[in-house]
Amino acid sequence: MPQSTKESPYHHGNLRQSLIDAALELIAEKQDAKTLSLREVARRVGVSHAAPYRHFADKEALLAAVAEEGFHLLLDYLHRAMVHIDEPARRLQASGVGYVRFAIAHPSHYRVMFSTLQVDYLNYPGLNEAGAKAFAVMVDEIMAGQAAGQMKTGDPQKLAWVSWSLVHGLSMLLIEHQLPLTDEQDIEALAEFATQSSMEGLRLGDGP
Amino acid sequence: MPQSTKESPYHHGNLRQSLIDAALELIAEKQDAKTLSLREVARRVGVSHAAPYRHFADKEALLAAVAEEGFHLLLDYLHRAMVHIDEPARRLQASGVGYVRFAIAHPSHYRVMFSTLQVDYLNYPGLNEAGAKAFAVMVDEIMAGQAAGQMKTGDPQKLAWVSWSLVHGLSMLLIEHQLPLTDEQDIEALAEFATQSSMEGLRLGDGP
DNA sequence: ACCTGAACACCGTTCAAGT
DNA sequence: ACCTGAACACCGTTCAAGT
Repeated sequence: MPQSTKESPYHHGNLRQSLIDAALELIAEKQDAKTLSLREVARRVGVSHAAPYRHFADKEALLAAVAEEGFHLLLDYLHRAMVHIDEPARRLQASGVGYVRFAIAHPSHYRVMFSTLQVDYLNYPGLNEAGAKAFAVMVDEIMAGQAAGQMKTGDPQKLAWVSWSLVHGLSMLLIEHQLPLTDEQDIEALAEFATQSSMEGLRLGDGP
Repeated sequence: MPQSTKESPYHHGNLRQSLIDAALELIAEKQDAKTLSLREVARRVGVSHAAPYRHFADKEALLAAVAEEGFHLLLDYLHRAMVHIDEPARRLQASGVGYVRFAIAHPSHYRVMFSTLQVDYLNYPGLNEAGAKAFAVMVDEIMAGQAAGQMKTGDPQKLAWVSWSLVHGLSMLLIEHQLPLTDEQDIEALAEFATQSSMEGLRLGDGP
C-alpha cells in the first residue's frame, strides 16, 4: 500500500503518528516486537533513517509511544465491556473479558506494552499514567465489590493483582500462540470461563 | 570471574554448556533476553564469534537450548512443591506456588522460555517435549481432582489453561517488575493467595 | 524546523583457511 | 573435529550539512 496523497504527508507534522503506525504494521507482519528495526520503520514511511530522531529520542521512545497508545485503547475496551452492568463482581469479570478481547484484537500493541518493552515506565510519564488508569479500573471494581459485601476482604490492590495476573497470562499465552486456540468464539468462551472462575475465587464465602 | 582451569575448558566438548551458561549470565546482567548478542556470548566464553556455530545452528537454537533447560528445572520445582501433599486440589495449588517460585528464582530462564522467544517450539522437539511435560503436571492434578469430585467438570485442558494463565501472568508481572513487590516473603505470600483463589474458583460447588 | 548522507561501532551469519 | 579471521549485509545513533 504506497502512500498516495499528492502532497507527501510526511513533511507536515504527522510523521510522528506515521512512525507509530508503521511500527505496528511491521510488528504485526513479523509477529514480533523485539526484532523491529528503526531503520525499517523509516524505510516503510519513506524517510531517511535519521528522520525519526526528530520525533523520538531513540527507538525505546517510539515503543513507549506505541505502548501508551495501547493503554488508551485498552481503557476503551475495559469501559465498553462494563457498560450496562451494575453488580461489581460481574463488572470485574466483564472487564477481564474486555481485557483479553483487546489483547487478541491488538496483539502488536499488547506485545509492545508487555512482552518486549524493557522501558522503565517511570521514564515516560504519559505511559505510566495510562497504565495506572487501566489498573485502577480493576481496583475500583474490587473496592466496590468489597463494599457491597460480594468480595473477599483484604488489600484491594492484592486482589487486583490476582485478577490482572489471570487476564495478562491468558492474553500472553493466546498472543504467543502457546494455546492451540485460533477460533475467535473459542477464545471468547475461554476468556468468559477463566474470568468467571477467577471472580468466583475472589468471591466472599465458601471459605477454605 | 575468569575461567581458571589450567587446561582451557573450552576445547574439550563443554563449549556447548558454557555458551548456555554465559547466555544466562548475560541475560541476568541486562535483565533482558531480547538484546542478547551471540558475539557477546562468545566473547564472554573466550572463543571467536564464529565458534558457537559449531554447536548451534543459529542464535535461536542457543535460546531454545536455554529454554529446554528451563523446562527441566521447572519440572523439578513443580514436583518438589507437590511432594507429601495428597489432595489433588491442594497439589494443584502447591504446584502453582512452585511455578512462581521457579520463575522468580530463575528469571533469565523464564524470560527465554516465554517473554522473548519467538522460537517455534515444534522446530525443537526436546523443548516441545519438556514444555508438554510441565503442562501435563497441571492437567494430571485436575483430572485427579475431578475424579475425586473436588473440582469442576469440563475439559481438564481448559481448566489447566486457566491455572496456567494465572501463574504465568503472575510470574511475568513479577519478573518484569510490574508489581511493586521485591521482598521474597511478600512474593511467596502473594503466590499462595493467588493460587488459593484460583483453586477455589475451579472448585466444585457454590455455583454462579 | 525538518530532513539527509556519511560515519562509527556494533550485529548475525557465512566461509575459506588453519590445526 | 573444532576454531579463526575476513567478509557481507545489516543495526542504532550521531552529526555536519542542506532546505
